[in-house]
Amino acid sequence: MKKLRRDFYKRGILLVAKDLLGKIFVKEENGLFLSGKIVEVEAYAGALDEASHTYGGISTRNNVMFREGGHLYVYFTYGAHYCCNVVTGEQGIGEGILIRGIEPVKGADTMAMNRFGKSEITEKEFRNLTSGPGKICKAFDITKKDNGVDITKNYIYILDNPPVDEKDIVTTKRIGITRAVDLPWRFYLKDNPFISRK
DNA sequence: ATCAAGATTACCT
DNA sequence: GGTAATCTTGATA
Repeated sequence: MKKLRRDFYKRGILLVAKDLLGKIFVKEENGLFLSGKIVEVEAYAGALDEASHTYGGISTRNNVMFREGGHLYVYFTYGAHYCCNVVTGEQGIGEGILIRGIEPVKGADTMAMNRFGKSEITEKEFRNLTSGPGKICKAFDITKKDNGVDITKNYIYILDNPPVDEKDIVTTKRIGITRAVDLPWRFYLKDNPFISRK
């Protein structure tokens, strides 16, 4: 499997969002190798999308989202949680994809340490490891220090994988937002146990 | 300087 | 199913 290149991320956001399903998110640090299959995402477009952080223009918080596709935008919310996004499109557009659900592939014991402080976990805790945006960042130890990382050339990247079958992709409205709630920009893999909510 | 809101999660009944 | 926890950012003064 090869790392996804800049061209992958610089296409239209909805296309990239769907194509990210089934790909392998990876973080290598201090000899640790953590990876997981992306099973749930949401698209946040720029000027046209009231729910996006970039609606209303560039700021110190969201400036990473205005870079060209292939960067990581990490933000802190509710005083407790980090969430990570993949920036897409050309520089200056301000759009990105929130990663909401991941199925652990490698390093599940390390993720368990990061999430629960122990490497031995129950079946129930395993399904709860990375089934949500805040949980993913906790499990992968992604914080504001990772904000702005170029994911085409660094320790965080995404590996290519064969496209998933179109009929296994479920499209719904986005979750946890108060504006532009009707846009059908959430995509997830049907029947996957690591979806944040039904 | 002060304040309200938030792309969530964990724990309660 | 409801809600407290917790802090950074951006708006208003």
